[in-house]
Amino acid sequence: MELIEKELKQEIASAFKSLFQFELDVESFSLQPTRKEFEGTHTLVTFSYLKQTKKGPEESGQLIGEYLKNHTSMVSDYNVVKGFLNLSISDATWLSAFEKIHQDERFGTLAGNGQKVMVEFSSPNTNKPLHLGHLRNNFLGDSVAKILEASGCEVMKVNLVNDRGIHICKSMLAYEKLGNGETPDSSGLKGDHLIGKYYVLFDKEYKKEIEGLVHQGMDPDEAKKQAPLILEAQEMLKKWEDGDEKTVALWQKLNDWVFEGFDASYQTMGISFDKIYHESQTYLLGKDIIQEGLEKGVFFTKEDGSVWVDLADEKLDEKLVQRGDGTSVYITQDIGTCELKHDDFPFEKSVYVVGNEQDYHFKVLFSIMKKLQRPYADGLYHLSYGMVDLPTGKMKSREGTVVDADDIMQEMFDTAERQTRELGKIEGLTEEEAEALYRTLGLGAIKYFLLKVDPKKRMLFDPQESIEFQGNTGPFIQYTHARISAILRRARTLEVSTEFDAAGISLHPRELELIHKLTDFPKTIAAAARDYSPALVAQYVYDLAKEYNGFYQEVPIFNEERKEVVGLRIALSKSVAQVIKRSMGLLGIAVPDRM
RNA sequence: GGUCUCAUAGUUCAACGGAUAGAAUAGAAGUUUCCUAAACUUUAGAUCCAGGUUCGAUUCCUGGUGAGACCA
Repeated sequence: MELIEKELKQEIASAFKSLFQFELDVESFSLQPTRKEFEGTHTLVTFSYLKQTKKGPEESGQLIGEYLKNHTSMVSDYNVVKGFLNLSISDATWLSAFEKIHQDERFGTLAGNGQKVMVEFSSPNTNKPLHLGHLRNNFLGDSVAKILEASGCEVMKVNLVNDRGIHICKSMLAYEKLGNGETPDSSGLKGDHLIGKYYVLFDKEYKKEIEGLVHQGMDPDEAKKQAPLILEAQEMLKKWEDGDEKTVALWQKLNDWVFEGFDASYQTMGISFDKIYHESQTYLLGKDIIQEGLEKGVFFTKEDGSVWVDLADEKLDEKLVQRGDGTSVYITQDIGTCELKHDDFPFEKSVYVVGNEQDYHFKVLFSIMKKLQRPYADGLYHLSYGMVDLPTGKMKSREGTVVDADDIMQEMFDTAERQTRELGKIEGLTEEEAEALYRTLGLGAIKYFLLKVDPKKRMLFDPQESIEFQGNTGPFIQYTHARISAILRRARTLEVSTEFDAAGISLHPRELELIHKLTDFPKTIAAAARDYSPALVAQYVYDLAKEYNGFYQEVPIFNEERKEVVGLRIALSKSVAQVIKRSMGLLGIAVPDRM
C-alpha cells in the first residue's frame, strides 16, 4: 500500500541477496527521505550493513546502487555520499503511483484489521465549565479516534463524566445557601457557567471562613477542615450517598443544566461520543474485584483492615486500593469501570486521554489489571498530555483564573471574522455562508494549534499572539485547499481535460516532490495510529500544503500550448486537495471550498 | 524525602542513532497587468552543563543544574 517505498525495499533486499548472499528483512530496515541538497528521493544508510557487505560504506553503496539501476526500472539513478546511497526513482514509476492515488477515492484509508479500540476522553467535572485544558483533551481524543478508524480499527468513543463527589456538593451548597434561585433561563447564563459561578463563590466564602478561624488563632490546616461550609458540604455528600430525596433532586436539577451547557460546547467543538458513562453510576464498582484480588493473593490486608497492593518491584511503591472502613478510593472504581467498559465493548485496546498529572495513577491501574490477569491488560494505554500554560501563569479553576473553552472559541470566531472582512473575502457570500466560514476557520485555527504539538509536552497558549492565521496554522492549510478548489472550478469552466498521458512526460521537480508527499499519506496514518499522535498528521499536511504553494507559485497550471501537461497538473492538484481534506479530517478540521 | 516528565534560534514548535539541527513567527530585503498575496522568494539567528556508549549523539546511559507534576 505504501506504493513505491515497499517495492523499493524489496528490490534492495534482492540486491543484498544477490550481491552479498544476505537475506535482508524487508520489515526491519527503513529508508530515509533524501535531504534536499542531494539528488534523489530515497536514501539507504549503508553504515548499518557493513558487517553484511564486508565492504567499505562507499563501495557498498556503489555496488547496491549499480545493481538497482541495472536490475529494476524503478531506479533511474543513484549517487553515493559517504555512507549514504541516494536513489532516484524513474518518472514512469512516479506517474504510475500517482495514477493509482488519483483513481482511488478512498486513498489512505487502511483495510479493516478487526481490532476494537475504545477511546475515553473529555471526562469533565460537572461543577464547572470546560476550559482550555479540556479543549486539548477533547481535540486529541476525537482526532485519535479518527486516526485509529482510518488505520482500520473499530473505534468506540466514550466520555466518563465526573458528576458526583465533594466538588459538586460545593456548587450545590453555594447555590442553595448563597443563590437567589436563578436558572439558566433567568440568568441568561449557560448551565455549566451558572454552576461554575457558584463553585467559585463557594471557594471565596470558604476562604473567608478559614481566614476568620485563623485570625482567632486556629492552625491553618485545622481551619480548612473545620470551616462550617466544608463540613456542610461533606454532610451534603453523605446525604446524597444515602439517597436523600431533596439532595438528589437538587443534584439532578443542577446536573441537567450543566449537561445542557456541555452539549452546546461539544456541538460548537464538533465532537461527539458513542457512549457516556456517569460516575454516579459507577463509583461503587470495583469492590468485587478487590475481593477477587484478595483471594488471588494480588492484594493484602493491613492491621486496620485496609487493602493494599505491593508494586515495589515496579518502583511504584505500595498503593491503597480500599480503605479500612471498606470504602472505595479512586483506583477502586477505576478498576471496576475498566472491567465494565470491556464488558460493554470487548476491546483489544483502550486509550485513556488524561492529563499527565495522572501518570502515576494509570501506571498503578494498568499494573493492577495485569496482576489480575485480565487478558486485555496489555492493550490499556494512557495517552498522557501536558498542561496548557498561559503567559500569565497557571490556570486555577477554583480561583476563576481559567481560560474558558466557550470564550476562547468565540474569540477565535471573532478573529476569523475580522480578518476575513479585512481581506475583503466575503464578497459573493450570503450571511449564513460567511458565518459558517468564520466558524470553520476559527475552529480550524484552535484545533490545529493544539494538535500540532507533541501531546506529552507542556505547551504555551497566548491568546493575544499564539493564534495567527499565517504560517504553520490551520487556516493556512484551509486556504491551500480553497485555492485548489478555485483552480478545479476554473478547469471545469475551461473544459480542460484532467486526464493525463503518462508517456513521455518529464516531471518538474516540484511535481515529483508533490507526488512523493502524496505517496507518504498511508505511511503517515499508520505511524500516527501507532503512536496515537495527531501531531504527525498535522506535520504531514502542513508539509504537503507548503509544497503545493511552492508548486503553485512556480509552475503554470493553465497552459494552452501543452494541454497534456496541464491536465496532469490539474489532476495532481485535485489529488492534493483530496489528501489535504482527508488529513485535516483526521484532525477534526473541515476545509472550505472558498475563502 | 521518593518517583515521573520536560529543557533546541528572541518567541512558539520539529528532527526512527545519520549528511550542513528543520519550520513558523518576530527582524532585514524583495515579488501582485498572469490560475485566490491568509501566498511566494532571499537573509540573519539555537541543541542547559560534564562525562560515557560508537563509524556517527539533540536523540541512548550516568551525574549535575533548571522548570513542572505526582506519591505519603
